[in-house]
Amino acid sequence: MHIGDLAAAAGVTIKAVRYYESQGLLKPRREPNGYRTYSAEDVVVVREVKALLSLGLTAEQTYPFIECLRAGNDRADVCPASLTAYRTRIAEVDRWIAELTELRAKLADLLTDAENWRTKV
Amino acid sequence: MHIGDLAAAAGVTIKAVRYYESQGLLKPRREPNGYRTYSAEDVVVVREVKALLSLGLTAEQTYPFIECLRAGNDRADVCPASLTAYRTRIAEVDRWIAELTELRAKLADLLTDAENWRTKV
DNA sequence: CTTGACCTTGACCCTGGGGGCAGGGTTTAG
DNA sequence: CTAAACCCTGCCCCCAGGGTCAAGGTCAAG
Repeated sequence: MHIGDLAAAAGVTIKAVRYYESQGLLKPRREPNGYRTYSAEDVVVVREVKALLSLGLTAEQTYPFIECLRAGNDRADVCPASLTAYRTRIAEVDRWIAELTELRAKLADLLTDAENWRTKV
Repeated sequence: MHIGDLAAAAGVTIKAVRYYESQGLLKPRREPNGYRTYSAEDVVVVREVKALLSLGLTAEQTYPFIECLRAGNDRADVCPASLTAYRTRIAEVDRWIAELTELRAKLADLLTDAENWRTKV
């Protein structure tokens, strides 16, 4: 299959597929005319990458999952490295939420302050 | 004062000062040799921009605050436009927190799932 | 006068995950 | 034969600057 077929089958854009390749996540063969050729397995890989990116992982962080798939597993997240990646990401998200919560409080304080200052004057 | 003095006084890098200028937040005069010259007021502006950026506003969103300062106010956030900007930003942060919370739950589910699958097999 | 230290200038490439466009080659259907 | 649909590479854009470069200005000491 060509890049357009893969993109359609996996639900991403052609641009995204080429980007994944530039990040080393795909290594398609080339036809004599230069067109990229993909296998059915690549569809699974692209779907997985898409799902992981939507969870906020970076392209680089999807590596262990793809390796897990390539190693012959049905699921990308059953390898120890994948579990570690999940836990790392959860910790990141928790830190983010904590920071944003703090930020929210700061903003609310500033707003209250500014409002009070206005009514005072 | 020159750009280095301004940067030191406001606690930012020279690079940041030039970036603020490129975003239209500063308009320094130039000496005959091309050096930028800043006033004491600019220190206040840069400090304000720095503070607002650290609250997650974009450079563009700091515009109303700077205008408020330039209009002669002691505080940048006492103008109506500033209050609106605060409220907008708070709403953004709230949306972010909600999304991240949802994401966190998804990740936790996936992790649990993957762990259970492993013990099952 | 010259050296060195320190300051400034503009200009270039980099970040992440692609979007958008240009300009061209290829393939397939009518 | 031609048009549509597909593919290729390559360049610029986002955001808030960071890093580095090559050049030139300024001021003091020697």
